[in-house]
Amino acid sequence: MARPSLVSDEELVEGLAGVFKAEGFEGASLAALSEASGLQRASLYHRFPGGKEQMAEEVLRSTEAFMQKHIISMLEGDAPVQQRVQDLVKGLRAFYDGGRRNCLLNKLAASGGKQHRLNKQIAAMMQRLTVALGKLAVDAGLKKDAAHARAERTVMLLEGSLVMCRGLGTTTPFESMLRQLPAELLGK
Amino acid sequence: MARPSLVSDEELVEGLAGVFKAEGFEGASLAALSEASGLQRASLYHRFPGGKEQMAEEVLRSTEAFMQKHIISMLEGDAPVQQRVQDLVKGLRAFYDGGRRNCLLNKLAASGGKQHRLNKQIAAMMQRLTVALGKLAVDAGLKKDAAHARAERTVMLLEGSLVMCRGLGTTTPFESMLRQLPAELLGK
DNA sequence: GTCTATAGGAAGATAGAC
DNA sequence: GTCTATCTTCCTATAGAC
Repeated sequence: MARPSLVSDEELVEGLAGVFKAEGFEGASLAALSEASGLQRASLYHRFPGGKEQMAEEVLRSTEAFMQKHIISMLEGDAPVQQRVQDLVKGLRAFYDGGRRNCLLNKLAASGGKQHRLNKQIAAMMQRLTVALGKLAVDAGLKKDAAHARAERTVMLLEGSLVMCRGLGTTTPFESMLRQLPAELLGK
Repeated sequence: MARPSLVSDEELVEGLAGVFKAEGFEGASLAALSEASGLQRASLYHRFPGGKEQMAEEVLRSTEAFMQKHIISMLEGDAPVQQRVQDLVKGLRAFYDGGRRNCLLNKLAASGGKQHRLNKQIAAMMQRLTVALGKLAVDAGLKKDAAHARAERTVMLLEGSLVMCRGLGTTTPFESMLRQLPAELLGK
């Protein structure tokens, strides 16, 4: 059952992810996806018969798995609260390359009624992250409602800081957000 | 010098703005822009010889003027601080249609080196808003540095809440953000 | 100033050889 | 499984009549 591919599934999806994050769904041309992945258009269609939409789905799925493995499970783990917050900050800084990378969820979220599948995945990921952050806040001693509010605001700050980085052309908002994150999430 | 146009400049730019906010720059097709503005493609090119990029520029310019007139000048005015914050909340709710509309700055901000002009405009608008918010925080008694930090975080929350609304398919994050805004901006 | 018609190219997607 | 070559559709942009 082995599939001796010239480009591993990991490399492939990672390349595609970079394009989707940088260009968004509409902006990600097959030419760019082909170049970034190292495969010709036709080869991409062989692996993703559903075309660009399936590519985006797989990229989301892969990102979700990464988030689950490196962020969510850590947040819901039983390490000391302070340790988990520090790991979160480190993890986010690495994942978003210090504010230089866009958030995939922002760039793939569509306004219109199209891309039902993608929107469902995106909503699920946002909710999962919020819940996990809330869990940490609860472990830090906050009441359920307050913890949820903190978690929601933390996601807002994360997404918003990345929007500001793109808009202003600097990474300072992201770093500023990371500095404030522990106090924001756990109370001040 | 009068130009008896069938579609006023205001209506025109407003129609275009709606498409750019909903679809982003790449996603905004000339067909959609034509339909939303009530003008045929060729007529759009008559008014905007620079094509789609010029349309986006004019939309940004118009939005900037609106922001200046309805938000910035109000924030920098001399009404009581509490009054200004309330006006801000009302203004934002109207402008973003309660969280149903995207932020133009987010949807038009490009990652790559393209669209120099647009990126400059976007950066200027974000900075101007941040500065005006900071002014209000200073008037509320905060020190300059603290006020700037509050202002920056307020913009993050605004942008981030809209991203969450799009991702989750609800407007609750936006409303939640508006409720917390006065305390967030002026201190708690 | 607006339109119909169309040029010219890039987009997403497929066919078939290797 | 990957490629080159191609199809079709949609896109941006222009030409020229009214």
